[in-house]
Parts: sequence; C-alpha cells; structure tokens
Amino acid sequence: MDLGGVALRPGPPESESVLLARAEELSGLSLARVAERYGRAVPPDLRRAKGFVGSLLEHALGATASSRAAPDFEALGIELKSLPIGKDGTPCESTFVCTIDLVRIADVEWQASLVKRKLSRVLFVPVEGDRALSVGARRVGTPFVWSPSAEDEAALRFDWEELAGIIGRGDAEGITGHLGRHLQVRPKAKDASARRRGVDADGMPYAALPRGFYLRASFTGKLLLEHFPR
DNA sequence: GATTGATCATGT
DNA sequence: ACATGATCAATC
Repeated sequence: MDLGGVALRPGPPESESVLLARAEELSGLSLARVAERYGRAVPPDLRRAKGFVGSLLEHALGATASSRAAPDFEALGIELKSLPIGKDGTPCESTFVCTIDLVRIADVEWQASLVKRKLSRVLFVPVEGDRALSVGARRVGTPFVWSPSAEDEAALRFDWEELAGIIGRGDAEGITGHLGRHLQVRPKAKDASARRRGVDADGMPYAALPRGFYLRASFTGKLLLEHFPR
C-alpha cells in the first residue's frame, strides 16, 4: 500500500535508551519535516494550536497516555516535555507541571505529591521557539533525560511546601505568580471565569479559579546548562 | 524584555 | 468536568 511516504506512529519505546535514541533521531529536523513524516498539518502559528509541538513529539516518540493522568511513557514512568528555546538559547516559556486539587492538597505530603511524581523522570526536548520563525521552520534540538538532583528536589520541595501551605490554609486566591523561586502557581483554565471546587480559610467550599504548578523558565534554563555546559 | 495572568484545542 | 498539550499578550 502506498502511504505516500507517511510513517506510522511508533509503538511505545521499550526502554529509556530506545526512547532517547528516537528523540535524538529527531534532533536537527524541522517541525515541518517531522509533521510531514507523520502526515500531520503544521499550523500557521501557535495561537490556536498551543499544544501542537508537544502533541507532535508525543506522536513521533510513541507516547501512550494522551490526555490521561499518567506519564507519557507509562511503562517507563517518563514524562515528555517540549522546551521552547529563544534566540539566546534559553527557555522562553515556563513549563506546566500539573493542575492542583485545591481541596486535597493540604492532606498530601511532598513525597506523594503530583509535582514530585511528575518530575521524577522527564525527557526534555528543546525546540526552537522564536516567534520570528514560522512553526514549520523551527528545529528540534538535542534531547536530555532529567531527574532532580538532591539539591533540585530540596529546592522544589521548599517552593511546593510554601505554595501548598498557602492553598491548604484556604488562601489560594492570595497566591500570585510572584511566589516560588523555581516552582510557581498560575491559572490553568479555559478563561478567567472558569471555576472549580476550592476550600476557603474557614473550611467552606467555594468556586475557585483553577490553577496549576509551573516550572519557571530560569529553572529549566539551569537544567539545560547543566546538561549542555557552555 | 521578562513575567504574570489569560487563553486555546483536544481527549476521556 | 477535568485532564492532557502549552503559548499568548497585557502589564510590570
């Protein structure tokens, strides 16, 4: 059968080294080339396709859990994150980690937190993110797998405990993106009118703006430098 | 220019 | 509704 040169989505990688090898094989390619390989259309810009790069990489690498609360590579326990890189070589955006259960976060310890679990092993795939480049022209960079060092974990834990503590006290509405050295809390919603269940300082349920944890670009920039010193 | 708060699309 | 994938764009 003639598939017009369109490749099939690969199955899940059987090991971390296979996954990394697949990702390395993509490095240097433009997003147009990767999309073409899988017969996917490239949007003119990302305004209405913000998840395009991440979804394309998931597809090309054989990620298993789409839109489910599981690691992208379930069997390997590895999370995939694309990392948009600006002209200066540093990340130009923060990295979303997970949404926050405002009702229950007070009852969970750092060790059992979604943030710790999500970040236990991550495949970062840098991709050019300069808005002056068309989406198709942006190239995939050299991937790397990361697990938090003891220092990383202590620092993330410090931020998490501060932020989770504020939410746990029922003061989620008092949180701004200014808080947290490496990890921050920002809205994660359809729009500013979106609401989900929260608990206020008196323990009363209320309709809260949905929020999520994000890694600051300065933090992922530090990871990049540690893996690719220059 | 960097950052925060707002927003977009899609799948379960 | 809420999870996934994030970037946009107003504001500092």
